[in-house]
Amino acid sequence: MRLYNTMTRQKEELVPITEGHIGMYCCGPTVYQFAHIGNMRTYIFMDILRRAIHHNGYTLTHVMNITDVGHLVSDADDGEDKLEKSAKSQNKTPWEIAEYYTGVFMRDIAELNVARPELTPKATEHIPEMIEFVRGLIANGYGYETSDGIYFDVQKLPDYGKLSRANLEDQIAGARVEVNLEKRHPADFALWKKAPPEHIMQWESPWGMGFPGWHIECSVMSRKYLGDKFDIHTGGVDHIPVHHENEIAQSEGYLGHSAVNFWVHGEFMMVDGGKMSKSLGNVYTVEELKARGYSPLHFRYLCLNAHYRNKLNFTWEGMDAAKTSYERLAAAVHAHKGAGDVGEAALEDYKKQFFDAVDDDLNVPKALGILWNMVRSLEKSDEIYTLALEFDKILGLSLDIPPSDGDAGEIDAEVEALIEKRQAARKAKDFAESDRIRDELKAMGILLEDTKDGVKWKRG
RNA sequence: GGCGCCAUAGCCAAGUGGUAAGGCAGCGGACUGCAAAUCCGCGAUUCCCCGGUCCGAAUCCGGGUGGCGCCUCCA
Repeated sequence: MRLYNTMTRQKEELVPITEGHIGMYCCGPTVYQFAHIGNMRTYIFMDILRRAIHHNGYTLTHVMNITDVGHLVSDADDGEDKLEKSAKSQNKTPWEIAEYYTGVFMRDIAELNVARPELTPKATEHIPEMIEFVRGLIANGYGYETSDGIYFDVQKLPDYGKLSRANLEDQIAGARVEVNLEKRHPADFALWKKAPPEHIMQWESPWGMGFPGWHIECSVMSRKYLGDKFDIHTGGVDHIPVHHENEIAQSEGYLGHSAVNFWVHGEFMMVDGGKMSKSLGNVYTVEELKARGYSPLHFRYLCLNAHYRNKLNFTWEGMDAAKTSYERLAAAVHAHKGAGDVGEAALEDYKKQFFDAVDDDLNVPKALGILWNMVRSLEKSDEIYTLALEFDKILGLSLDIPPSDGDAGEIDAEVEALIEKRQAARKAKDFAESDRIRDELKAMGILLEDTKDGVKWKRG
């Protein structure tokens, strides 16, 4: 399969470092508040990549960090710890906050059919390794101490900025970061911070009590679980200029060589044409989607309809379209179940087209189109059903679950009585009355369908 | 000021040199007492604009215009 490598800015054939096996690290959540649907888009992308790797016959070790020690709130060198801020406002310890939001996150991704990575290490459980890593960087001449921490000396690394192709000198002019006079260069970043006494999360270190900088956990945990060189590193595009650039600097400064073969980044989700972010506060969560009558899989479908490297503009209109499409697709797939075989040679062709699309830098929108063509253009066949489920191993849309008939679920006596009454009116050809009752039920959120097998209803 | 992405029907969205996938919405028909649901049929002579290369361009090159992102925590 081919993947777009941000480092080289082109699609490249994925050739595993170890034959038959892929090591992948994905930047995970900072667990101090609810993850929003923009975050979820990235994890859905990560999940599709997982599935494609498996389909190509590789075994996979997938690591996703849980950041349970705060990144700082304002900028690189100062500010309040996010976890601590959240903890204070909720009167809980940072550990309680982290545990709670980790649980919510895991439940959310499970509902989105995002498989849990093999390893989900926590930053706070790797403090000794981080300290050791920082010591190694200092020993290699890349770290220096100031009054408030240990910093990475970016000027020691000639190709610093290569991932984002940023020019250090050009960046300085427009930089909005406050000048820290003790730093040797404005782009130098903290590896370890010395903690003020009121900082709740702090650990002993050779430099006194403190806590890790923002980027060190990824360098440390990816190396610990995947080795000095691994295949794929993913994350959101926002991480390209700072987080991943610094991670590269750390890993290369420590190891003396690059640690990652493929850098793969997922684009952002926008809301109503603009940016969605925690700091702007215009965020939605999976919970809110559910409250509005959409299932997590409706959202997954929405994400699958756009390529991971393109921005996806989230609107409620788009959400409606995704819901309708998803329900119809599931029904269309299911309509093939149990039908006689057609022995179509065309099936092989669909199969090839589908997986070719997936293997071409995860072109899932195209693959989805191929699935639609298949379920709609051929006569009914159980073979199509079986093949659709094979496609679903990539898509993860639970297409094997039969669409609900509507008739299931609780119904109260009042509604039941109205339906009976309407049936009686219809029988008596009092259509004015029967239509009136139908409208009344509609206002109550009950939609009726008169089928050959009698009246059916569903909530709408 | 620097770096980068994008621009395809009402909306979402594939397509990266060979003559415009797919979905949603809409319209027409079937079905229905009428609807709903479902099924069948229909939509871009054209891909933001202007030039250029080529037998041939939505796709490549040059120049515009417009939108967005990053350079500050952020998926």
